[in-house]
Amino acid sequence: MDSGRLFFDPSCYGNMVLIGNGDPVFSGARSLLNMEETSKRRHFFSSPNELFDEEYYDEQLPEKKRRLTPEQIDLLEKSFETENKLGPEHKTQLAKKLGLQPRQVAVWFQNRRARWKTKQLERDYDLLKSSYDSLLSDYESIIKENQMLISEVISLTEKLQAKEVSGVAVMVAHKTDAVLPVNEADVLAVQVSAKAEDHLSSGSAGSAVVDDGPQLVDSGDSYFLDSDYRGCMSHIEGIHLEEEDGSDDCRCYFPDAFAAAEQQFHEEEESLDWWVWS
DNA sequence: TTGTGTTTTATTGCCTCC
DNA sequence: GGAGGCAATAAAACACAA
Repeated sequence: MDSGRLFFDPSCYGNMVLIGNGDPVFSGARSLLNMEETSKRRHFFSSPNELFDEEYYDEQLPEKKRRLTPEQIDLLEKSFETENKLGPEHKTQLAKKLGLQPRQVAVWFQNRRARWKTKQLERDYDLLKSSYDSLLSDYESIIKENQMLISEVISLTEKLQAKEVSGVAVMVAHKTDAVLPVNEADVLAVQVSAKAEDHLSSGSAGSAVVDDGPQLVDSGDSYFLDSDYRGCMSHIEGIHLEEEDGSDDCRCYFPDAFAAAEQQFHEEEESLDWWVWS
């Protein structure tokens, strides 16, 4: 950009004027209060050559950028609140009121819109950030809850296995009497299933975990939760204990563990049936 | 006082709309 | 093609710490 043109571009500053003492017309309330001084004004630069004219500098320093007065800014702000874009008439009217060039008013509005846009972006960012923080917090609590539930499943499964071992012992002891220890195992399986279903279907946090997890992932509000969620699940210890398919897709959290446990019961039931009836 | 960062005023060039 | 808007930028004015 050729900034040297800044103060003597006739297209922009042909009407830029100075009052007798060198103050610019837009330099303050004076321009609003003493409009009659217009007669003392003269063009800022009549030609670019004046910029290099030493005599000119001696008697007239080049005009400097001046800030608008609080009064001018106040009126401009009020106008901006009403409408953030200026029609030609409104611009001229406002310029007269303020003692400014219409171009200055237009520039002020343009810059004001740019500032507003920046602020708006900041507000949007803050909003998104707080939303993200809230989601992250929810996500972390869900993960904790999930880990707790998985621990519970593992503990119950271990108890079940212990029961099963003692059941087999009983069965061996009563083999000749054809006692059917499979019933005991079934009862235990039903108890475990009932407990699991209780977690899943009751209004407890447990159901929220199972129901809300995938929603969080699929919500579309976050691009990263899906992979993170799976990644987290894959790191939960013990999750593969009951897996029989050897899969490692990290999707098999505790419902799969129950399924595996139940499958184990059924397999053992079959073997016991075979053992009993043979 | 001075160096430095921020804000404000203004220009330039490009784009869109009528 | 002219008017007006916007993004990028320059530069003056201002704020403030050292």
